[in-house]
Amino acid sequence: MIQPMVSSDLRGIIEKALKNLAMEQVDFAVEHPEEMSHGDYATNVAMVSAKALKTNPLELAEKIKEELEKEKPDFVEKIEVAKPGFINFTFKDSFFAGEMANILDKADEFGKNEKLSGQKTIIEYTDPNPFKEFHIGHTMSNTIGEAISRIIEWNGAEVRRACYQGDKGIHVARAVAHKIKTKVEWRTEKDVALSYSEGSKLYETDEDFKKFVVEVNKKIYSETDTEINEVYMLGRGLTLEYFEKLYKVLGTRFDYYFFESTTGEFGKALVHKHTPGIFEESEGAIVFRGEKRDTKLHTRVFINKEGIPTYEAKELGLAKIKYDTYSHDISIVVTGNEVNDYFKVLMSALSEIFPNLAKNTKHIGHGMLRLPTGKMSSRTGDVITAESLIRAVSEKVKEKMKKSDRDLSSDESLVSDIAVGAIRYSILRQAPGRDVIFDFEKAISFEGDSGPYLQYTNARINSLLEKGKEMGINPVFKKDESVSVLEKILVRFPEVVAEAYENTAPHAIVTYLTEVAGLFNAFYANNQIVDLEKKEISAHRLAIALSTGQVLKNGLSVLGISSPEKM
RNA sequence: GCACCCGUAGUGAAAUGGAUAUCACAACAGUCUUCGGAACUGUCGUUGGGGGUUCGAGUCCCUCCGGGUGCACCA
Repeated sequence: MIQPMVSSDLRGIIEKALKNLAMEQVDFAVEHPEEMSHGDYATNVAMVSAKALKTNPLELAEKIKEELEKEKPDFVEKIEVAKPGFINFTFKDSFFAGEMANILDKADEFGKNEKLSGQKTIIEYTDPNPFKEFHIGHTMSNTIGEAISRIIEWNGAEVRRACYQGDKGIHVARAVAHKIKTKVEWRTEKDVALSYSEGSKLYETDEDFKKFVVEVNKKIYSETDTEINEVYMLGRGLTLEYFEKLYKVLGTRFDYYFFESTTGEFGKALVHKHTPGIFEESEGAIVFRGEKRDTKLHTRVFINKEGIPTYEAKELGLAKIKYDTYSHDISIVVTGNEVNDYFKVLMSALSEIFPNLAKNTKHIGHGMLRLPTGKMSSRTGDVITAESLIRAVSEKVKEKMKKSDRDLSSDESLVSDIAVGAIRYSILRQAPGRDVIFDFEKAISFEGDSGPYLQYTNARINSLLEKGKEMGINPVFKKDESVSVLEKILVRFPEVVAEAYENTAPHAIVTYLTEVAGLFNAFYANNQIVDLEKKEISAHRLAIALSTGQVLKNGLSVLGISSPEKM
């Protein structure tokens, strides 16, 4: 018996009971009671039905309970009615024993389901722009996008990861123009990003420079100027290469890269094809009148008066190019929530050109990573780069490691894995739509609620298992041992994976894993796990430890966080 | 001004309309001759204000207050 089936089993017998009682089917919930002593599952079906029938919910609950008793599944120990009208189900310990064994059977596969089997999803996230810094905002998009990708995979779908990069546009022209005007050398991606920020400042203060940038921008598109082409290719190459290095460190990889230089031309042609019609000319530009479709929408420019496609037109082209590249069922786009409104306009335009694509496209706007001092801006150079953040957290990790008996601080990739785990955790611990106030001190603290706390718990479990091995005690469940809260929670992992998909909620997994780690650490503090005097019970406790480690590892893996053996 | 999002202990967060609102940090008080103290136990303290819907509201509706974001050629 696999967990996610349990709630649907219960749902089934409840529906049948309603039918037998000649009651109407209603929309009821099957959930875990907050207070575990109430039972393992509960349903509010009596309260929902009582509303429609205008009867006493408690009496109705009793009636439904009697009906349920007639077809009580064998894993159910008892069914009870509580206060306002809940019906609580308590399962037999043997059920949990079976589920615990299942964790060890499934091992690395434990938690996966086939709900989305056969479905193809393409997901776009991160989207850093060449010529600019890869800052902590991109880290946020990458972390959330990667976690969602994995959640979808764990729910059975095939996933292709896409990264969309603005390799052309006014931002690029600023950097290129700056290099040409000042003749600075570009050796690394940092020199390029510096040109971008310096060029942006000039762009705002110097009229002549601004005109030059517009010129350069046109030539980047037309590819007619040799010097500009060379500078452009150099900057593009340096930044893209650097991004690849970062993806390795972050533990992410992409199947497809899309560039504005290709989507722009394609999108521009699409817009022209539907002008007039879907689009219209206005003040020399080609625009989409969102407000004519829906009062919540507004007008947006798709092709500017220079004849250059804006982000809107590019994104339109991108939607089609994605489908031509990988014929998906679902397309997900992860971006900052500052573009939420603009994305609605874009979807409205897309729905008129490619209705099917629009229907299957989902936009996830994640919150902003903001500094206590205010908004970051790469135009003013006021940014925290991903690299500097990882470096700072790594330093902190090393300090901590040096205080330990087993000083592993010389293992650079281990240090990096822990640092990245800490960063990813701090992003994923809250609902994706909300802003993360980036408090540096908090982000590099590993106490309590943190990635390293989970990794540490797992590393500690590994040590226990090793010790057990040395002592010749294998992890084996003891029959008829009473079931602990920890075990009951461990067994729920597959439900959490399913829930994380349904609600687009990576944080549901984070919250769950933190609860698991807390329960295990309490268990660890209160029990001698490996005890030569009591081999049978030691074997049982080791089996619980092994299961806990498995769930932690699988959960961290879904989140894109590694689980080091030692740390 | 219009639109969208948000407001939960001192701080950062969690909670498909359900039972006694959960977790961490901070503060305070403890635990350890044991397997990894990045640990464990305890105390303190919370739904912005006002109406409404509901058997039941942090969650839904109205309103006020406060904050964020977007609103024509940036992405």
